[in-house]
Amino acid sequence: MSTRRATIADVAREAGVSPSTASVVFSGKTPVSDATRKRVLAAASALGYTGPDPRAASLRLGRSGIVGVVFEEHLGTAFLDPVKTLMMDGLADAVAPIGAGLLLLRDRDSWSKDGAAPSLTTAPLDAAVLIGCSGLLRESLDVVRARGIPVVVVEGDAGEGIPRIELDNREAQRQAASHLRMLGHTRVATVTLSPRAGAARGWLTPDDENDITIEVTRDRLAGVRDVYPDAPAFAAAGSFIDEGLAAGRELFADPSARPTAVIAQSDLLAAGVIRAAEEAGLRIPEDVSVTGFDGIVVDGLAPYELTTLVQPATDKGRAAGAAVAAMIRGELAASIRFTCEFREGNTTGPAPGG
Amino acid sequence: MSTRRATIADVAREAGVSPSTASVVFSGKTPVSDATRKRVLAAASALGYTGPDPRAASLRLGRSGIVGVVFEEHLGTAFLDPVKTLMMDGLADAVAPIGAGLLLLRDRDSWSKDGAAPSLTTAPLDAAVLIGCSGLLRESLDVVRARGIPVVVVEGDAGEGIPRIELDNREAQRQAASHLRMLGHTRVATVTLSPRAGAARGWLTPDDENDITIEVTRDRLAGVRDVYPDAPAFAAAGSFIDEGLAAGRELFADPSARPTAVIAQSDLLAAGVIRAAEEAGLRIPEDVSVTGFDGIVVDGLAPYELTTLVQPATDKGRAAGAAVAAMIRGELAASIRFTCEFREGNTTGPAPGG
DNA sequence: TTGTAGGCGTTATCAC
DNA sequence: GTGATAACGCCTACAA
Repeated sequence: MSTRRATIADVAREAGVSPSTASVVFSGKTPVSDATRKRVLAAASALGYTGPDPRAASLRLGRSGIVGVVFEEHLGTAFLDPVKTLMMDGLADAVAPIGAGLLLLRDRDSWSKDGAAPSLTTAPLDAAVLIGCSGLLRESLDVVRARGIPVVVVEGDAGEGIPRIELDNREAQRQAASHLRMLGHTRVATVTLSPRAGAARGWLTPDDENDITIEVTRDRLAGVRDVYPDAPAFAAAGSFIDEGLAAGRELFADPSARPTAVIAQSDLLAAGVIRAAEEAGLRIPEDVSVTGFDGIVVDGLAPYELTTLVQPATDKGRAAGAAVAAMIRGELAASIRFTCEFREGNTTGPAPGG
Repeated sequence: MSTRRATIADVAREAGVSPSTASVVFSGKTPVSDATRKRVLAAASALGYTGPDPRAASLRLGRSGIVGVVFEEHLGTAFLDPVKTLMMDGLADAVAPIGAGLLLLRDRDSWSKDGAAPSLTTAPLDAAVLIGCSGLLRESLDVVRARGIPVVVVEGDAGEGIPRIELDNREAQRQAASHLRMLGHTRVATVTLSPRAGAARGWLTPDDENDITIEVTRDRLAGVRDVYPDAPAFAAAGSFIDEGLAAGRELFADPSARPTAVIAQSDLLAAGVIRAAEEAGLRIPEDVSVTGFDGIVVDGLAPYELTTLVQPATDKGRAAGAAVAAMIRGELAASIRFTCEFREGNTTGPAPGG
């Protein structure tokens, strides 16, 4: 049957009231007599009316209840990262009270020429959260701002007047380095996250270091440099255990130049480095100390407990959500800088022979 | 400045054309003279008009370009599972061509009484994809159907006339079991996924087995039972390496009753079982064979390559997306049953002493 | 190729 | 407590 779905007008007619009254029964904005309400509800269920059409409501109200979350990678890749995953949780929590849901948007191919792409340009968004730090971010930002949509940036360079949610990456990483120095380590190496989008795995030359476009990587490395200006740095191609493993193999390849401590820029990388150390017959922490970053639970790493910097990933998401919620209400939101907490585990110890 | 945003009417006026002409310039549905187009575009950029308001367009067109994806857990938990993550990727791919994006929806607390929840009831959805297998699914299903929204169910019991995307879980798992039998194993144990929402870890009694509400768990167990009717079964509380580790410890606790092969219902569980075996000083596959399920890349499991059933996770997502797309176009979509592929790795071998 | 007119389904406002 | 009215911003027959 191609009989069109019932509208609130149909319900009103059936119930013998005006459309506005019927509307009010559903929105609850204005008191309605019990008798009327009952009649309207009865009519609604008789006609199979399940509530106002969200599309029409959103046009009328000027709000869709949808917050866009923009990733710069394939969704699958994004969610491989436990930190992002936790952030999403916080974000979902924080926007729930304002009745909003999260719309997943990909950065790349937002400009596919056939215009079919579901994108920042065409989605009915109340606000947007941009995650990451690439150059594409800039572009996305322009689109959103042109549309006049409130936007918050997490871990990226936002520019004038856009609330950011960030971390004290440099200071935090410096703590880990200081910890190692206090333990007497002098031969220290660091394993960094990707220095720039699409970069391959490999040693970082000083020149490379001046050319790091990903903020997180740059800041954490700076924290290491504050304490160990000359520590060799090896860049991984992503935050995975297997990347850490590959990096660790490089680090431990030459027994004579072997570091006694490794500062990894993420817990997953650290887990890989630990595996590489085991492979090389090194004991943790007797022969090699390893620190991570993030404070996530690395599935399968037991019995080790990483010495790491615990970042408030969920809170970051929640803050982003709260900022977005505030902006939707017309208030202005401030940038927030979160602090990591140093947590000592059993993967760091005194420098051997120290 | 509270000056209202420019509309297409403003642009038309500014360009000295009619609204419909301006509209056509943006939609491209009808040829427009170059001169006119240029004038309209100029007017648009002069007024800061960035294109049709998606809210209004969606009311008019009856489509919002949004597909809801309903999870029954916290988003963070959902994305911890690589299989779900891959599915999301496939889903995103498949709905992109119809210009749709994915709206994340949580099943729980969709009924919070303050009506603020962003939910199946209030989101402007063109279609919905339900994932999982809980009782809540039933409820969600009713909501969606009442709204007359096309819906597809992945790995769950849908009921009359709703397209499902499923796997040949039982047959596939039976293959793994047969493989082990062919290798001469007789003392076999299995580690299952959660038998029911919220269940704790522990041995499954025959009674328990009759009371498994989660379909995947039940079907895969049935596959084992087809070959090993009496193999002891231990239920994990989720698909994590650490759960597999805990299960493995139970399995290997008593040296006299130790199995020579373990059939795990997921790769992550299998990885944990392998760790437990290593802990117990057992060699893989010389002392113990282990099989997994899913065929994902387990980060950090190298050098082992699991003997496992490879499920087409991305394709599942793509199929769900395609089904949804078809239904949106008004066609009807059929249920699809995917087949897993048995892949032999280096974690299974002949029964010791066999 | 361009313009005119009507309506998509709702809800805020303001009278009654 | 209830009802009439007027947008919200856009799209698409259809007519010119």
